[in-house]
Amino acid sequence: MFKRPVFNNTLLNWYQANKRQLPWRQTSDPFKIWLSEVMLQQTQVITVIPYYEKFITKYKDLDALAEADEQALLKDWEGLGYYNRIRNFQHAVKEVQEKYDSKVPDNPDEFFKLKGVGPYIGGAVQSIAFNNQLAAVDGNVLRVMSRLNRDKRDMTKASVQKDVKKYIESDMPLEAGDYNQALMELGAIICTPRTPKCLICPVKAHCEAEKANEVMEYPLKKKQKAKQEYYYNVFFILNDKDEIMLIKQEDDLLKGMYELPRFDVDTSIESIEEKYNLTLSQPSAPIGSHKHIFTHKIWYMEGYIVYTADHNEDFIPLSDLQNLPMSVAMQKMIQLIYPEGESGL
DNA sequence: TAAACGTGGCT
DNA sequence: TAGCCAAGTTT
Repeated sequence: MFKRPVFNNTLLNWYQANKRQLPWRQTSDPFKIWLSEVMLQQTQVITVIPYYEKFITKYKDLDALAEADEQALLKDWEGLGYYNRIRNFQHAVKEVQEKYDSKVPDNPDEFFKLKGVGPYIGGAVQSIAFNNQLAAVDGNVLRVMSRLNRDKRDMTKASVQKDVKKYIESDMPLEAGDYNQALMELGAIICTPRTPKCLICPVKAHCEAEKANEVMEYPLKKKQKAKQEYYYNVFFILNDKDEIMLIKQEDDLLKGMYELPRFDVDTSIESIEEKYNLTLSQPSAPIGSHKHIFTHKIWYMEGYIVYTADHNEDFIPLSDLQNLPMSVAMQKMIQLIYPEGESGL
């Protein structure tokens, strides 16, 4: 094991001299810090920055976000992915508004009970916003710690992550928030997954993997499962009032987002007419296709145009298309017939 | 415990 | 370029 007190001081000094000026480091507002942590979940810093700026401009405080329209939030979150994050965040923020007088709890036990607050976000917010002595163990920290200690355990297991958290908290510097960010920053800037910059690493003297010339062997990684593939026909169902049929997704995947009617490739037009009580023209020839890759599945979509004389609440004016939250998968399909911004005509 | 959950950057 | 990975949480 490496010498913690010396390591901690070295790391903190390096952080103070080298930290990036990120937008959420310019505030001490617990609400904004919390928001940034929710956005940063499984999402790169460079991707988060514009979303963070948009949200703190539009939703200036916790009450503003608590009282926002959910669909408007989803629209603003559009493209960031993992859409349950913003739904859970609003749920949590509403609870803070009602139970804690709109003040983010500085009591970890209360904060950890809120929706969407897990071991990482709980530790991050409590340490950064309130200087509570808790660790924030993310992918960066797990990689750094596995290399420092030549730790061969499976870092994807919750039990191991819990152990690493306990280990860090066993010798936590007083500046808990800075220390957590220093550990993460080291992982993001120096101790990177593929091309770690060991030559300029401030703590290489403490690194067991570096001493053994085995840095690239950590963390241990296991082969990931193959993604399941799905084949869909996607329909642009248009009526004579310049309206298009859209479905609000209620399944877990992309819940709350709107999508074009999407069916397994072997679904007949007749069964679609029956399901939605519509009279449809024969589909056009395929107008294009798109392959969309999710974390755990792949969609192969082929687009068709279909006409109808019917109108109902599932049809929305084409001019409203750009106002509804839509997944990137569907945006790519819509671009097949309305290339680059022409969808809002 | 392990699978589900989005999207884009990077090599 | 195909695949890994990103300031993880929920069920």
